[in-house]
Amino acid sequence: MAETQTGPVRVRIAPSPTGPIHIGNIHTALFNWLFARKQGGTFILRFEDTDQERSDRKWEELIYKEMRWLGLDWDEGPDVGGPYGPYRQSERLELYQKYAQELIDRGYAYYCYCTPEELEAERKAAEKAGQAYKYSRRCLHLTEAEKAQAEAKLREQGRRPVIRFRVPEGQILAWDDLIRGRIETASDTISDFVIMRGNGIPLYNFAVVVDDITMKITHVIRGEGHISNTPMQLLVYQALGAEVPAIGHIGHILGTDGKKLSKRNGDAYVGDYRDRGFLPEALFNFLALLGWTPPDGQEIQSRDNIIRTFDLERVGKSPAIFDLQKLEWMNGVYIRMLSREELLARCLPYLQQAGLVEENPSPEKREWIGRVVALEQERIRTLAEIVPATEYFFKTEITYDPKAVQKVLKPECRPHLEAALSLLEGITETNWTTETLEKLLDGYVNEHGLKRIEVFQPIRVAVTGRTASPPLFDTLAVLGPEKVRERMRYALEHLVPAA
RNA sequence: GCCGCCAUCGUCUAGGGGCCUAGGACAUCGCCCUUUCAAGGCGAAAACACGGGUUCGAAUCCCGUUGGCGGUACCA
Repeated sequence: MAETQTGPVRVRIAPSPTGPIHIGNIHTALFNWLFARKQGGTFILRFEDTDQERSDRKWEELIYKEMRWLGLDWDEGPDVGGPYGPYRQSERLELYQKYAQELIDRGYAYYCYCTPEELEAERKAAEKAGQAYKYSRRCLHLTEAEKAQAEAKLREQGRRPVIRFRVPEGQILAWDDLIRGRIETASDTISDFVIMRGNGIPLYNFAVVVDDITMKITHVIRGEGHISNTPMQLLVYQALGAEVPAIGHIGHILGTDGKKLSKRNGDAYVGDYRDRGFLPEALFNFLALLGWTPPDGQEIQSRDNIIRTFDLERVGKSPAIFDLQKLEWMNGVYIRMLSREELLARCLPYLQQAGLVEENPSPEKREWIGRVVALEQERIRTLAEIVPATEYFFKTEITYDPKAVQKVLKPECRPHLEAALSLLEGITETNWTTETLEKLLDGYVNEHGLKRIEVFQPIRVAVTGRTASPPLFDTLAVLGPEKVRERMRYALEHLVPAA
């Protein structure tokens, strides 16, 4: 395998700007990017926007945004330019036309005047006969006169002929796949495929090859779905007399049902993960581990380390199911590694969007929010979880979990709550710290020979509305005397049944 | 139908003929820590799809079967 590649590595990712970028595409982009960065090569972004109906500049912008968010930067592309532009297929139309004409002139391609109806009929007939469909080639053998007549007829319908590639017979089309080894296909199984539409827009299998040749792509790394396209592309390289780049196909990423990832079986788009509070560094790490194993086997890998050790040799060939639970775990690990200031900065947008925090909090308020989120740092797995986890710090009126109230705020806790309240009322604002609080309440517990949980749990429920929270004294300390006392009074008045 | 790709614990995977009584991670379960929840520590359960070969020896090589996926477009 591995044709001796001389010169710098040039790889590309070529999404169609027809929607948000799919996780599978970003995974492929990541592997290309890693390969380029590891090899000191060039990573190119190109848009395959020949589907004029669905392509839109707004999707291009979104693709830029998602790629940047994940930290995948490109060296050449529609926005930054480069020596082999333009980087949008819609701006390269003359190029494809030129190459198509060349193929016709040299007998590698021919005009086809068949209508969709005629082709459909051929297809149906083949199916009925239990045969694999292949185009009949009736347009290949037309005389000049017949061609003129056919074209005239087509024009009447406002149509123009398409250009088909003439697939040679009896050839074995083969390449040494970078990650699967040798793959062969008989050219006889391939039908003469259309390379240009009547309107002058190229088709995928032709356009990619022209682009890859002219952009001097050295390595094509793409999803396994393209394996069956490769033989046709090989034919185009051959006809154009161009050198075939190294080609490798990585496995797809699947949803939990083993099907292509979609809204039905998980989130399919990069933006979904950002919105749900996944950190780009976590998603990057996780995605890298889908299909690739670091040599040291460690799961948590820094970006630099991944680049340094990335190797196509360690990329597997089977498809991988996207395991959200593992991503969540990994995201939790990354959240715990954040500094307090970073954590705050990352959580703030979620709190603001939820209406818990104002647009521009004062420095003092910011500092306080920092203390709030720090309490949840080792408890949340995604940034979005910070909202439900810390709600009660921000709201004036909190929601009490009925089950918690019923289970914990029983008549027998009343005396403890009352005693605790009066103790807390004796603390001055400046003395309201974790240490003081702990000393005071622990003192009460010991004095009366109680178990800590008997006193602490009722306070927790009274003050947070729930049975689970960060350590009680930290929670009380951050909550502040006012909210704590008020909620305890409220609980005593409305929630704890009389003894 | 035809062509092609893939196949190790539930999931991601290590493994490239003897080092495998098949290793790690997530998830699960148990124990410890503990004011709750987490985090952390320790431990358990859990896989080579099946059938033939090749070989002294196969998870590893070959063939077949089964299953999954992809293609079979004037989509990309």
